[in-house]
Formats: sequence, structure tokens, C-alpha cells
Amino acid sequence: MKDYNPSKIEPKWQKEWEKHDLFSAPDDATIENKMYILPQLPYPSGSGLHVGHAEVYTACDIYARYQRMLGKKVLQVIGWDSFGLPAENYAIKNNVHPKISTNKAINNFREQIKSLGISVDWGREVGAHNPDYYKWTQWFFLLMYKRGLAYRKEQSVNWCEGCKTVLANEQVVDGKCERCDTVVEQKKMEQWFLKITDYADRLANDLDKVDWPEETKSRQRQWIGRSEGAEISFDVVNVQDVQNVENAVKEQAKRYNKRSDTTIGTIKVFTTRPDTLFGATYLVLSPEHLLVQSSEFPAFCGVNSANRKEIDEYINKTKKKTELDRQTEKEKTGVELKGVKAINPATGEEISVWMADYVLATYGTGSIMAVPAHDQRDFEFAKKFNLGIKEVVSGNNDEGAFSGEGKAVNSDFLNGLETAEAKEKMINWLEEKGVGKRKTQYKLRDWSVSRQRFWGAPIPMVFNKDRKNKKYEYIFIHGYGGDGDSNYFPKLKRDLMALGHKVIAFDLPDTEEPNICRQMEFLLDNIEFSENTVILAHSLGGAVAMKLLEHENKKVAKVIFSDCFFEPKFVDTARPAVEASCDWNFDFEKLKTLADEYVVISDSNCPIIPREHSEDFAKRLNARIVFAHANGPHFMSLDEPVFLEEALVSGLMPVKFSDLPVKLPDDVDFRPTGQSPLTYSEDFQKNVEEKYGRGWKREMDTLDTFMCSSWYYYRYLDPKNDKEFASEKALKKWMPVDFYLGGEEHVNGHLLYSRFFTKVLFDAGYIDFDEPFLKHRHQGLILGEDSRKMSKRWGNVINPTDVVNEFGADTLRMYEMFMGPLEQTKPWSTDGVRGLRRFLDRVWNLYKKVNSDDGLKADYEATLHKTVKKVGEDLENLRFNTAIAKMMELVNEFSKADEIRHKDFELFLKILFPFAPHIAEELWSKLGNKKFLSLAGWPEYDEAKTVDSKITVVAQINGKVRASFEFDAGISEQEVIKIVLENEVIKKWLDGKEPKKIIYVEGKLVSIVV
RNA sequence: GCCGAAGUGGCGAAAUUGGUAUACGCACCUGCCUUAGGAGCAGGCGGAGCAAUCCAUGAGGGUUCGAGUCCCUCCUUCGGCACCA
Repeated sequence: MKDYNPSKIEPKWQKEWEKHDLFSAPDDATIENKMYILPQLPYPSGSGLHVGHAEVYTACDIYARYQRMLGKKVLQVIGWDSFGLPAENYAIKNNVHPKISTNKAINNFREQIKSLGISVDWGREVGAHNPDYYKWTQWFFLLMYKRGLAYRKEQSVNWCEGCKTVLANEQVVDGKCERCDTVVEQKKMEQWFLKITDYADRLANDLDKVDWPEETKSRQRQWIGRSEGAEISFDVVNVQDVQNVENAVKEQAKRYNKRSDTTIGTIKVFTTRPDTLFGATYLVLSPEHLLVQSSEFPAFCGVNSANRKEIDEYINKTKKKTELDRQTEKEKTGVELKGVKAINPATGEEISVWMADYVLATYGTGSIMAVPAHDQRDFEFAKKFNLGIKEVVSGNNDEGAFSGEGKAVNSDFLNGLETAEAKEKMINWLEEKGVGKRKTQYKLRDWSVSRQRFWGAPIPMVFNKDRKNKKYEYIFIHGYGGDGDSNYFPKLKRDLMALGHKVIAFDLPDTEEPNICRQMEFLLDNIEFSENTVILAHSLGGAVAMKLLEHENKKVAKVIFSDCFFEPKFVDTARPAVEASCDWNFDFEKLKTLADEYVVISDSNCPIIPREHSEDFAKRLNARIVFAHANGPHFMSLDEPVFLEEALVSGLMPVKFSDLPVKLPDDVDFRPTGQSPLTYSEDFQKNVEEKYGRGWKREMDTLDTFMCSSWYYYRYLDPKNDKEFASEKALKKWMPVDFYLGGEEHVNGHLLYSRFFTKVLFDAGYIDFDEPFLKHRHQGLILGEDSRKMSKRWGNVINPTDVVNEFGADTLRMYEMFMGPLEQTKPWSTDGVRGLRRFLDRVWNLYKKVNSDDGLKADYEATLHKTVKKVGEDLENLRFNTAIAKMMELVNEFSKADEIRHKDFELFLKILFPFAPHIAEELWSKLGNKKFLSLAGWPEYDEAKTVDSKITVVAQINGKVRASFEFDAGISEQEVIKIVLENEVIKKWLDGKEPKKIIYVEGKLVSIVV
């Protein structure tokens, strides 16, 4: 009887399917009939496939096979997240090149996956470590750079001087290095970041568009952490300079009317509770606050301040702390900046300024206004340092701070208002007085993508230190109606001069009705171009600048355009004279060669120059485009922080497209030194100067591997394309992903990054959708038999290949799907696996009962049709466990029958097929079928046959079941009630009482109330 | 501390979404067949009771003819975030 032999039939059918190429994605897919099923990209680890992988691939495969049977054109693919640290660590230890160990691991994975009978299109397999893949990872980085979304910045990291390396927070134990016990310090390093924060709002809002688990969505929302409130400026006065509080208040009052443009002496804070401003009794700066880093700091905190030393000590002490320490040590510490006082703009009172590490540098402005009466942290701090606590919201305040909502008190014009109203009123007041503004803050931080590692995609940038360090001559060209001191010019000028650059900002002639040519001529007469020239043009000045460049025909270092236009587009009214003052014909091809670097800065909300125009402009110049959130429309504000950053010559340049991929060299020393291993490769820098000029070198860090996995689902669509990351045609045909199955651990990493990448592609015009994964689910974790996480440490790891060898792939597939709901965490049970093998053995033996006689009585018929119906519904909803349970019921009935009709057994094989394709295909062929079961359609069931001829109705009296009845289906309500009431048991329970109410639920129950 | 999810037999879990709680599987028990069984087949299996019946979905309350399912309070477990102003 035991002739079911999976080790024989499974490889046989896998070969057959592959030979007949059944699972390649069909070419004739259209947006209506396509079905893109995506199992999450695995990291090909040396220890091989895990049962968790098998769960993901099986679930996707069942769904894919089902969809094919429904007639969908299915795309299902697997690839490899093959860059990453484990391979590199292995390389250091065993002196094997990661490429070799990785390829070996991939070959192993591929064989293991194939042995599960997963129906993927192997012709589209991709690996993140292959140059033809990471070429496009690098291209994505450049896309980010060109759109102003990639920038280089210094940031603190955990640093171990012993190992000379950056440590992740998890590698720091008790403030010491996990390996060598050296005290870990905070070190600033230059790192590349992606500006994911620019997309925070859309990333949060668009979650409404997708079918994802609610939990996942809310975790992402929480991670993005949107908070609404206000940014408030506090003027700071130097204690030595002010006689008394009265003077300070007078000073403050003057500033309400016309605030000076001096930012020194102002501390900005972010608060979600502007309504409590009257209760702000002191300010707190984080120890890393920018002000503390700046050259004005000694003056700021009072040159003669008695506690200057104390402050420095506090800063140094904080530097030694790790992030971890700061999180765990909840005891408040801090130090007062005794040289200064701040003015509360609402009360006009002088309040003290402190520095404390309970304030985070990386959130908001890095400084806060403390309202100890209504914030627990401020309360603790105030208690410790004996600072004033002033109640401004009425509410329970017995112990600690009351941070709830209530009526405002002690707050002048806010008194009596509820919190929400008070917030609004305060924000309006702040804006009116010019001391604050409405502000939305996010917890989300920009994404750090630099890794000082070898086994990743090299960052495709070149740099030139000399260019960065040179002094430049800036020429500012103002716009229509402006002058050399308009808008952001004065502050930028001062900032640039402070850095040692020269700045010329002329007042151009005829500014009320500008003549572009004449303005250009004026400039020609007054300036001289050189390779050290940087031109910054605003608005109409952009046209002047371009004419100037064309005319002069000399290369300059950099040109920056802020909200400029290359066609005469005046939104309010036509200005024929201005329009006619030049021909508006620009030779962009020539212009491209006249500056090393072009930047277009666009105010993303500008009413005068729309974003699209700036996009177009940047494209023509091959410029980097930066979308800034301007402080004033069309950059009319004095303080536009983006400009200093963008005006400087960075000494950075993206590599040319023809230089992609920037390949990883082979001559690499992996030893950890804290420098990227690429630093020591000669090959890596070969020919770079020939390509880019003297002094240029390649970036030596590599990209975070999350960048590789942020776009892989696009590469599957067109994996061999060497002109684009994917063709427009392929993108249109297959995207977005219809079903994505992956781990819950990636919610705030991979899933967020992928959405970010997709939105950037959308904005750049490559795609016409802005969410990559329409439907997403997580597989549940599979625990060991001891209900602990599978790990070598516990010795409870189950290797799927062992299970395949002992029981067969079909058994493994069915068992993993039967364990419980797909999304749930559940423990392994080898006995459970045996149960499923037993089931398949029984299925196998049913074959012997198959008879073609149509005259057979089929007692199982209702169950058969109900099962087809239920399995179809369950597959739609990914409820594989209950689908299998239903099939088991059917098989139990089949087992009881003497014979099974041929067509009925075929029907069953069709619904079994997605789950256990090998045995189903084998039995199908044994039944005499010549065509593959894989190519069969999904069966229909007969609705009429799913209806039972007999129904069971129970009778309840006052909610308790007292009797059960069998009726013919279709019996009327009156009849049922009549029979029920005549029943002896019911009569006994009624005890002669008259029913008050009788409820009949069709075909189910009669409920009698007495 | 904050946010979220979940608590049903000895175990994994079902329950048409308010209508016979425990489908299906595992483990266990009994029997048959066997030289043998970690095989197969037949049957049993929430608890108490000889039985009628009673009690059971983390605990307590509520709504309802009727609650595992809806509402309130609490407990436990597991995840996530964590000085985010």
C-alpha cells in the first residue's frame, strides 16, 4: 500500500515543469490580467534555507498557482539580497572573498528553493552583489543626489578607539566596546544621508491607500511621528549687557515692531503645547546644540561667565555617553548657562537658560521651552534644580506635572480657553508678533546610507578636497524689482564672507522695468569671470546670468538659480517690455559646459515659479534640483537656511553615467581599521583623474544594503536592461506589486525605504503610481518545537531540506500552511508533519478507488462541492489552514466511500494542486491526463450541490438548547414551529407556560422565550 | 511609561462575523489486524455526574431571546516605541 514516494515523483515533476517552461512570466500580460506576486528578497546566508523562508515561498507559490489557474498572468520571482556584513565578517575570518562565499550560498539556496517546487520565473533572478544590479543601485543614489535628496553631513556615531571602528548601539555594552572593553565615545564623521524626511508627510498620509495590516500601518505612522505645534523664538540677552529686567523687556518690545535680522541671541524651540507658553519658566539646550558648536558660543554664554568651565565639562561628559546611556539614565542632569537669560515672549519675563542631556539634539530645534507644571520631564528637572513651576492649565496637579488638557489659567489673553482653542490663539499671536510660527515636526530622521565596509555598492561620487577648501568669488544677481540687498542676499552674503569668500551683489539698473540685455552688459562691465567664480541668481536674474555666461563663454565653478525661469512667464500680468528685452533663446548644450556644477533651487510652494517649471529648467541644464521649504514665498524671507549649504562649492561630483557601475575592486584588505576597506585599494582609484580631472578621487564608503533592497522589485521586471533600471513598458505592464509577503521586522526599514524610493521615482516622472505594494502581509514567525525562537544556541533549528528528504516537499508545504494562520507565530511539531504526510498517503491511496462509472452513488458529493467552494474562498483570503482542514474532511469522506467517480477525483486534485503540486500532478497523470495539471483551470463548483437536503434545527428555551430536529430543506417557518412546539421534550421544558416570543432563524434554530 | 495584538481542550487551532463552542490535525485511550510496529483500519477523547442535567472560550459586570464574537472594568502574555518636548 505504501507506494507514495515523494523523493521519486517530486524531482521528476520539477524537471518536467522546468523543461516545459511553465512558470516564466507570460509576455501577453496586461494591466488587467497581470498578477505580480512577490516573496521578500532573502539574504543568502551560509547556513542555508530556513523553515521561515519555506513558509514565505510556499504561501506565495500557492497563491501564484491558484492565480494561474484563474487565468491570471503571473509574475513570481526570487532574487538575492547578497551584499552585507555577515559575508564580510566571514571573509575577514576565513580569508575567502565574499563574492565566492556569497555565490556558493546562493547556489545552495537556489537548489533548496527548487526542491520545494516553487513556481518562479528563474530567468529573472537577480543578485544585489552583481555589477549589473548594483549599477542601478548606484543610479538610484545619483537620482537622489540630483533631486537634492542625498547630502553629506557630519554626524555623531559610536566610536571604539581600540577596534578603530564605528559600532552599532547593540555592540555597546555598559558604555564599553563589546569586544575590547574600550570606553566608547561619540565621534563625528562625515556620512551620506537621504532626505527621507522630505517625504514624511506623504509617507504617513498615503498609508491610507494601501491594503496592509492595520498594525503595520500604525507602526509606520508612529515611526514617522508627526506632531503639530509651533516654533517659538526666545530672544537671549547677555547678562553683562543688561542693567535689569526692565531694560530687557523694553528691548524685547522694540523687537516686536521690527525684529532685527540677527539670529545670534535667539533660541528657537519646538513645542506641541504653545498654549502653555505663559508657563515656560526656563529654556533647555541639548549639549550638542548648534549654538554650542558655533564660534559665537563663548560670547553667547558670557565670556566672563563664572561657570564657563562647568559648561564645557558637561558637554564633554555627555560626549562620552552613548545613546544607550542617555536613554537608560533617567535621572536628570544639567547645568545653567549663567552668562545669559532668555525673554519669554508672552510674559516678557527673564528666564534662565540651561543645558541638559534630556533634551535631544536631533529632534525639533534641539532646544525646548520648559513648562514644569505640565511636562513630567521638565517637572523633574525643575524640582532638582529648584526652578519655578507655574500652572497655566487647570487640572489635577497633585503629584508631578499635569500634561492633560483643560482650561488655560494665569495666561493673560488665553485665560478660560480650552487647550485646542488656546493653541490656535497662541499660534496666531506668535505669528502676528513675528516671534513664532505654526510648525509640524516628525520623529523620522534622515536615512544614513554610508557604510565603512567593503561588501556593498560603492557610493558613486567623486570628490576633490582642494575645490572644497578654496575661496571663491560670488556674484549675486537679483531679480525683478529687487536690489543687491533683497531677500536672503544680505544674510547669505554675511555667512559666505564669514567663511572667507568674496561676495559682489550689485544693484542692477532699471530694476522696476528690467532690460535683461542691459543688465547683462552692466555686469560684463563690472565683473571678471574665472574658474573661481560662483554665480547665484534669483528669479529674473537667472535669465541675466545665462545670457552673461553665454556671452562671456568662460567656465565658472558653480551656478545657483533660485526660482528662476527660462521662458518669460509672469503669472500676474504680461510684461512685454521685459519679455522683449532679450530673445529668451538659451543654448543649454553650451551652457552645460560652462559650469562645473549647476543647482536649481525651487520653493516647493512658490506661487510665481511652479515646481514643474523648475524641474524642466533643471533637466535642460542637467542641474541638481533642490526643493526647499522656503520661509517666505519665492524666497522673500531674510532667513532661508538652505542657501548657505547649497551656495558652497562642495567639491563633490556624481560619477558619469558611463562610469557606472563603479565596481568593487578585488585587491582588498578587509582588516578593520575604521576606514572603509576601499581606502586601501589602488585599483579602485585607477584612471579616476583621467576621467574627472586632477585632484578627484572616488568616495570610499559603500551604500547601506537597504538601498539594494529598496528597488529590487523593479529590477525583476526587466532584469537584463542595461539602459534603464527597468523599461517604461515593463513598469507599466507589471507594477505595482499585487501581493507582497514579508517579515514584520522590516516595517520601519525596508518597507518605508521602498515606499520612499517609489515616491521619488514618481516625482521624477519615471512611474505613474506612488505606492509600490498594494497588498502586503507578514508571515508569522515559526518557533522551535520547544516554543523558543529557532537558533543554534537552543539546538531547535529545523532544516527544511531535511524535512523534504524525510517526508517530501508536498508534506512540508502542507504542514507549514496547516500550522495556523499565515500571519501568526506558531511552534513547529514534527508529529504534526507526520500527520500531513499521513494525509497525503491517504490521498495517494484514494487513487485505487477511482472508478469511471457515472452511475455510482456519491455520498460525498455535497462535501465535495462545499470543499471546492470553501477552498476557493480561503485561497482568496490566504486562509490556507482552513482550506486544508476542509480538504481533510473531504478525504475522510472519500475514504469511507467504496468508489470515487473519476471526475470527482479530478476535481479534488485541482484544488489540492496549489498546495501539493507534485502529488496532484502525478495522480493527475496516472488518471490518464496528457496535459499538465499545472495548466488546468480552477474548477467551478455546483452551487445546487452544496445545499444539504436535510437541515438541523435546534430549539432553545430562554437561550438554552433543549432539542434538535431534522427537517427536509425548504420547510416553512410555521411548520418548524408547529413541530417544535409539539415535541415532548420541549413541552416538558415549557411546563405549560405560553411562549411570549418565538424567534426563527432560517434553517438554524428556534428560540422560545417564556 | 506610551502604542498595538492576543488570551478557546493536554497541544496547534476552527467557529459562515450575534445563532448547536471546540471543525481539522497532533498527542492520548480502547479495539481489530499483525512475528513485529513510531504502520494501517474502526471507535473514543473539554470538565463533573450512573443519569437527567449542570459547568466551561483569562476574571468580573453589562446589552440581547441568544455573546468566544458587541460595550465597560480589570488581569496576564507577546510584540513595537521609548526623555520625540
